[in-house]
Amino acid sequence: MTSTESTLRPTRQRRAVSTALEEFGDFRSAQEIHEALRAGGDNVGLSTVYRTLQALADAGEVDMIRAESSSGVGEAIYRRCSDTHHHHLVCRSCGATVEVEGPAVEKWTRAVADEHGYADVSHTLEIFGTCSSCR
Amino acid sequence: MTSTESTLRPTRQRRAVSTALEEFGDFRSAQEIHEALRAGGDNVGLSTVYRTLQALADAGEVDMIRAESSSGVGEAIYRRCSDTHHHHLVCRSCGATVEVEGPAVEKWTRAVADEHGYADVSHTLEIFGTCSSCR
DNA sequence: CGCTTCATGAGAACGATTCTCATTCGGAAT
DNA sequence: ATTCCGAATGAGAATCGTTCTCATGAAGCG
Repeated sequence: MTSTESTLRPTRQRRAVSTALEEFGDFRSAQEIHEALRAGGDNVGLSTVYRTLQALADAGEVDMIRAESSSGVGEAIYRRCSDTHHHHLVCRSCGATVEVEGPAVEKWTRAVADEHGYADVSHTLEIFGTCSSCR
Repeated sequence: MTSTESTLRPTRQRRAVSTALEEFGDFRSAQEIHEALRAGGDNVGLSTVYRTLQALADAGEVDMIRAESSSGVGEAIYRRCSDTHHHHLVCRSCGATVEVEGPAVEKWTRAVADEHGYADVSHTLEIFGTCSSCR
């Protein structure tokens, strides 16, 4: 069913975005990435950054979560990370991120969904806290 | 502990929003609520609906989650629900929602956060699936 | 080498949410 | 009850992130 790779062309801009993601280690918004690219000399259009980010997210190469934010619409933030399923522990002050795995949680969600007759289960789980440095 | 009520005045509009939330049983967006109110004769400004919804969310009287996907920015949807901490199992096709509790998850998130030195922990967890009727 | 297709980018469009500010309302004091 | 003050309201403007449009540019293929 998933013929998802379709027609992806390896262009200079796509590489730039991918590289930028690698240099930042943590979650960044599309606009931050755009700015960083500009600052670095790579002139990439904002639209292209968004498109590339989505493509990467679709391809499973980056994780995309919605920042909690205090004001305004929750903005999407992206991060390149391992391809195994996992969740994130994010410092709500400095943004430091830790990848965590929770087999127990995976099992639990599936069990709960099953119990209620829900199939094809997926879930989102993000943990927010204040890291030791920010205390 | 929460002296959160501080200066909340029980106005006609606030009651209207609160009532509307009760009549809908499931998750609704601010704009849907606004429309429903209008249709029902209660003329309430959109701004007020948003403000009230936020206030209620702050007070813990309603749950607020970000609808996923479709197109565009994830919009916030609200639902009146029990005051105990819980999560939601949502059918991604028909929207049917089940409240679920997971003491194990609560404990796990706290443990993980603790282990990494994160304090003041909170988390978001939503489960999406396809309910039996929609299969 | 020329053609077809996909990618790009500048800015407009969009939709959800928040802000502004003049007006109204609630309720405690008088 | 009447007055008064701060909180609440509402209409529309403003904001902000994201997507769309469309003309131009580059990639890959034969």
